[in-house]
Amino acid sequence: MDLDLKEIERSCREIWFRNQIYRVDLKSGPRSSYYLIDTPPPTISGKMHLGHAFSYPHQDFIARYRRMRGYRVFYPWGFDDNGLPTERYTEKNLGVKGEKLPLREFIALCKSEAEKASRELLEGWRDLGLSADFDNHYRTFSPESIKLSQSMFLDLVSKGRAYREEAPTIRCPNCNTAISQIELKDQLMNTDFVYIEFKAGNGAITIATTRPEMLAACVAIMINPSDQRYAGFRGSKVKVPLYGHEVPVIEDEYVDINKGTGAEMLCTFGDQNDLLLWRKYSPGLRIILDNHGIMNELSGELSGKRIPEARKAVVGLLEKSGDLVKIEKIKHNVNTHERCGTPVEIGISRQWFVRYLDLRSQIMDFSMSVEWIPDFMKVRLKNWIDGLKWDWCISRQRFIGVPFPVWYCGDCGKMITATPHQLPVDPRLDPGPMKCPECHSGNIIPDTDVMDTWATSSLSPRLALMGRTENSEFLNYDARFQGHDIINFWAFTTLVRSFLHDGFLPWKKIVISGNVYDPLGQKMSKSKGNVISPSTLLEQYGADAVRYWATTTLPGEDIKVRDQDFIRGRRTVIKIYNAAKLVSMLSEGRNVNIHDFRPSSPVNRWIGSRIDETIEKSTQHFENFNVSRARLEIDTMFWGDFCDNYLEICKGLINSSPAEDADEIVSGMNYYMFQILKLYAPIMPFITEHIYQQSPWKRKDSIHLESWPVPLGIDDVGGFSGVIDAISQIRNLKTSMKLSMGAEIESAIVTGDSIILQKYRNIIMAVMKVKNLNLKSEQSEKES
RNA sequence: GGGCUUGUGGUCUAGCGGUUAUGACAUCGCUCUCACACAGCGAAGGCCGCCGGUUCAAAUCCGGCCAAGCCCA
Repeated sequence: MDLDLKEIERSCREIWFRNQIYRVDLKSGPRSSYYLIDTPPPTISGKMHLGHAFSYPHQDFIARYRRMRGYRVFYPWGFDDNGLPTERYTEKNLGVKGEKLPLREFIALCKSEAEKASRELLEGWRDLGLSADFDNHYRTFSPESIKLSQSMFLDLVSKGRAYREEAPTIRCPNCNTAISQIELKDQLMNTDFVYIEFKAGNGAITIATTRPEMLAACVAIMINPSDQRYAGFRGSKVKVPLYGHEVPVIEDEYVDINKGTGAEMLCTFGDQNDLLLWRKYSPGLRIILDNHGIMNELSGELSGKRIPEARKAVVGLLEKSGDLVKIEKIKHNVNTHERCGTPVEIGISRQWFVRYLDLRSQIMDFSMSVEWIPDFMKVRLKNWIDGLKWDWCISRQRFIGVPFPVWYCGDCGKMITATPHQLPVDPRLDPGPMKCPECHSGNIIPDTDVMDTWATSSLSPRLALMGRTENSEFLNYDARFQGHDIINFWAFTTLVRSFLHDGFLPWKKIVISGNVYDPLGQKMSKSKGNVISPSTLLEQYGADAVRYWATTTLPGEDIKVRDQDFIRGRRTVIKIYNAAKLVSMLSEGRNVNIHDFRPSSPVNRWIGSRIDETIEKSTQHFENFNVSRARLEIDTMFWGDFCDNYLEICKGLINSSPAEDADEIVSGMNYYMFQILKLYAPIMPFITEHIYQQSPWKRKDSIHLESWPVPLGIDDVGGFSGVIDAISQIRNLKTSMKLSMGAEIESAIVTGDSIILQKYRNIIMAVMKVKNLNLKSEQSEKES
């Protein structure tokens, strides 16, 4: 084996880099001459994992294909180094705490950590052979990105779409910040279902709750109007145990009769249901949790405790007071913060929101008008938009992120926004306005919040174009590629932003890729110990084989990591190399015509018709983003027809044919080999480039600058495929006689179309080394 | 609880109204053939999840059930 894949990959990357085959100037032609790809900027807080190694090649297949189709392909790259993930990454890496450091210093640390991490990460993506424009990559935390993000925020303010309000908000008590519905994740948890008795003048009601510590925040008891058990309590008041305040009994259809006792307490706020009912009945407000998830004075004896301790303590208190009825162990779903897994709370605080609930149906239509690949993935987004309950809370009480370019007058409350030329600005660090333009007070207070990361990454189509073009036509990309896990995050927020800012779609198509699982179909996780790193596979099988593996599923389908796919990929690489080697060997001393080749010999017409068919089908599949089907077509033709039959026949023919005929055959071998190489180039860029560079076909700096093959319009007019069948029969014969394929045999009998077989008798005999060939017609009734 | 997706030889997969049901990996035989033993040729291996319906004809269309996975409550 004389293939040094590592060296081949290195030298190819060098060629691509030197010739800058990815570079594209966005000002040199009309929009229609470009193909624009919107790519997910990975966070800097982790290594490249197999999910990346699987999904990123999907973009690259299309990018390389489109380039060969003659488009100027804009395939940008970015890193999302903004926000909470970067904070956590930096804190963990350096063993620091953001809240203990001066802000300026912490920001600087995060920036340098992000810088370091992204440099390493880039290597990984380059190793995969991605043809993105890495040199021009953007970062979501760069001054330019912050400027863009802030100016788009101000655009929302001016459109009346961003507003600041004191309202109930989802909070993460662990991260000490408000979060949005987008960042919620359901988690099934084991919980105590605590039954508590509430005394009333005419008896008692027992309620069941998973949140007994919220008792002090109870503002009502809810029952279902059709529940006869509690008919007698309608309109009455009951006394809250331990705390003694009286709360009304309220009826609502929403209450589930079959859950617990059919009666529940309404607290401000135990969960989203409480909020819903609270908004409906306004039974008053009793806030017992501060913004850090600690119980306040209103909770009496529980004051100062965190939620888990308070929950334990209150059960003890209820037991003592005799109000505890029983405790059931149940499993139920809890809303948690997807970044840290902590159950969220609902508190009241002043936050920035993007108003979009009122536009739900327009956003729905807008989102559904994108072409989804695969189509069924759009249902995910549809469900999500249907379930929207909150406007988008975009402010975070954190350190790293895009600051709000806003100040407030401490006296009259006037909001003062930054002017465009002031951006980027950090009100926390930069000097703000001297005076309130309204009341001329000098008491100016900066906004100290930062924006949600999605508030910036949702602008990816704009971020990638920064400094490249001002032409708004380019804000409508051809395709977005992303995983299905972030449909509700990134796809949704990008659509919302484009709808609000531009009113037209961010992309024509969105291509969704699936997840990667271990060979048993389980999610890979550190705790299970089944994580396989891309670098291991790249090392073991080579980049082309890893990419080949990524073509083994249809768009949107999940994939398992199975050796056989990588093995097959590597074998294909080797097979391509060997086939090209044979072609080159047989070409020696021949008069080879490659570039305006037209087949005339039967064998070349036959393979030509197969190649034509393969080009047509695989082109169609590439157009439909169905790379797996394209590859299947190419593989089937290459292994089954080109290698197993065509090359074998050519070998036999060249020596037994006159020089002129042999030249025609060899020209065909070269021409078709080159076509096959081009078909494989988007999928396996390294081996195809390697062969191209050393080949006589080379006319450009890279095979990736060659144009995509077009069919020659060849028919197998001679019916040569009948010969393939005859050869296969003789192979079977030799196998059954335990002979090698090269062995000469005295005679053989083959069945088939006698006219065809007669016509090509000599070829069959020469190729299979048969001295006497007897023909048996299978269509004995055949006249002529 | 609602929704989506998927069930085809041991494993993975193609087929999506009529095929002897693809092909790969694994297994077993034979062949070192001068491009490739990381190969070639061949063999064995399948109630196409289960039940019902439509149809002359169903792996394929429809309904139900079962199982797995994912998304949203």
